[in-house]
Amino acid sequence: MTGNDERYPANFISSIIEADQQAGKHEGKVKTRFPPEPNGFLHIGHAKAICLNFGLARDFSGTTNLRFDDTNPIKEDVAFMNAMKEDIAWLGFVWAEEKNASDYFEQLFDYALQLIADGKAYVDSLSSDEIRTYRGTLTEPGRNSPYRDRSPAENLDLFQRMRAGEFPEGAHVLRLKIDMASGNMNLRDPSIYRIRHVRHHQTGDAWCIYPLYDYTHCISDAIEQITHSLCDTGFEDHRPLYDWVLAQIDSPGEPQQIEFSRLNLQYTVTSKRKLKQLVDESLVAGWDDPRMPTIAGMRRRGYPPAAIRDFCRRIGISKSGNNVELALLESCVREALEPSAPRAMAVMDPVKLVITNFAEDEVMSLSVANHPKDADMGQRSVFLTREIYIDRADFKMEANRKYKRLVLHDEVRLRGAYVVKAESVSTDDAGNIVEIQGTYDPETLGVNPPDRKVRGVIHWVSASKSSPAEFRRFQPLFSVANPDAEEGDYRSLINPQSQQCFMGYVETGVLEQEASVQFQFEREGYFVRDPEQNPDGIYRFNETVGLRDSWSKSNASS
RNA sequence: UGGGGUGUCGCCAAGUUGGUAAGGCACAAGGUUUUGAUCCUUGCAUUCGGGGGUUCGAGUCCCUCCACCCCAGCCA
Repeated sequence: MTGNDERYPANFISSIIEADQQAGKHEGKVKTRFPPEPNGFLHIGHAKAICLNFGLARDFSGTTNLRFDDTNPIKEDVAFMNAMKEDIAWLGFVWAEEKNASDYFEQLFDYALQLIADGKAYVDSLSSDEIRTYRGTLTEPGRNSPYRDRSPAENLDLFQRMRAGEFPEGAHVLRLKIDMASGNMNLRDPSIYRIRHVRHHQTGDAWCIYPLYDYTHCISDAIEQITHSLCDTGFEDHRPLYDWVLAQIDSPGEPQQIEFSRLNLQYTVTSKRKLKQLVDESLVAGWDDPRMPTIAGMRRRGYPPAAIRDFCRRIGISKSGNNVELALLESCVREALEPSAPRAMAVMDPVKLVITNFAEDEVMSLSVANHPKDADMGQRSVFLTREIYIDRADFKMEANRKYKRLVLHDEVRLRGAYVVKAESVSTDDAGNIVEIQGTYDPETLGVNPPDRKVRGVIHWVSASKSSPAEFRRFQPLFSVANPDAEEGDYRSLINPQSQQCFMGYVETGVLEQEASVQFQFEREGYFVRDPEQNPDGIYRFNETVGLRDSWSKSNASS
């Protein structure tokens, strides 16, 4: 599961790097960076960027820095930094250096001074509204600010005083002097410093002016000697600005920005604003709610980090718009879990089955394999008693031969145990089945009856020798494939059935295992114990992903 | 004629210098199976957004048209 297996398949970025190495660019070195803004939790979209940056660096014997893009203290918090570090480490990546854009505030300021001295930046005193007006529109050129021709000396004085805290927020802004008529809006004298009298989580009260992204990012990359600066296609038309800035200063490096398309996963939203809103408005239980596409959520849900890495590799890297199906992610999760998850039985919607020819107080211990294909995973004891539970969905009063479960007056195999026959049922006043009575065939342990064919195999659990448990099963948080494309409030698209709780029973041995063990509850799916117990102190299991189910699928379509 | 992008199978996505369409997921059909799971086998684009052109030959070159996405934060 490591090494070459995880190498990135060929993509246009690896081609660029390969060509660069062959050409001897950067002396053949490769250095990338993952630059999140610490204003929320990392999600599956970030995972794609993380795997790409760290994966490509690894593939080409390079390194990757973690750099918090903390230029906007109003939105950011150290708590998010810590959560992000935990998530990246959990995903299995090790960064060469941990940096903050704020580490470079002093250097960034010096470069700005030089830009001003060179007549390439000026202090604008227009209000933000006026700046917007002067900027023009997509089809009409902008106009020069009346402050555009201030002398370098005046600009220098004003900028120093901005830093000194002499002006209120919004009074001035430092702008690059490029081209107000450019078809590229980013080149119409972009602002690079604004006044914010707020405390910064890293620099405290040292600054009251903060640099903006376009100015900060390229220089930070250059300072860190980043060779390939990967970002999403939303920044494509920022590249001329990225290059412009580095061309004007005495740049300590020559990073190349390369854009790739961000991930769009069906049935989920990955906008930071929306994820934050889901959390803030308690539409989900938190950033790590198992239904959230956050790394923390997927971890709690039981997704193995290797599965997420595999997914990021399989979706590939390109610049085209995409709309990845959930089935691919789930397939990766199943593939990672199938060989390693010990099997066990759990009944989530129990109905009692009384085996009338089984002794009242007998407890029969049966040895069952923990994995059907891996004997090294050993055996466990499962206890059979006169009263057991089976799933309501596994019994019918009558059914055709395609139904491979228990039917009244017919037989079915109890997994790892005997063949049982349903003889009668008891119902309540409303006609609901409250108990099934049946008999078992003592000749069928480990062998099939020679004269007849049993319908199939169902899972079960002893009524007295099992433990109560809560099971949380999940469906996509949103009920439509592309919640972002829908009109109206995306919150109205939340699937009310996205989380369903069941009270049932599980083999007691399961509770004796460490909480981190991921089980496959046979015929149901992969589950992992939640860090929290339910209000009654009962263990809760989260469904990581269900088993592939070709039966209900073909049934639903016919 | 604002600027920048993207269009290869239902969903992703490979396709060096033009040489006659990888792979994965999904799906379908068989086989194995005390999980309707797993596993195995097989099938699944005469066609690369459309139309022209160059060429012995084009997804790859040229022209043209069409569709969709991003940009007017003192957010990143």
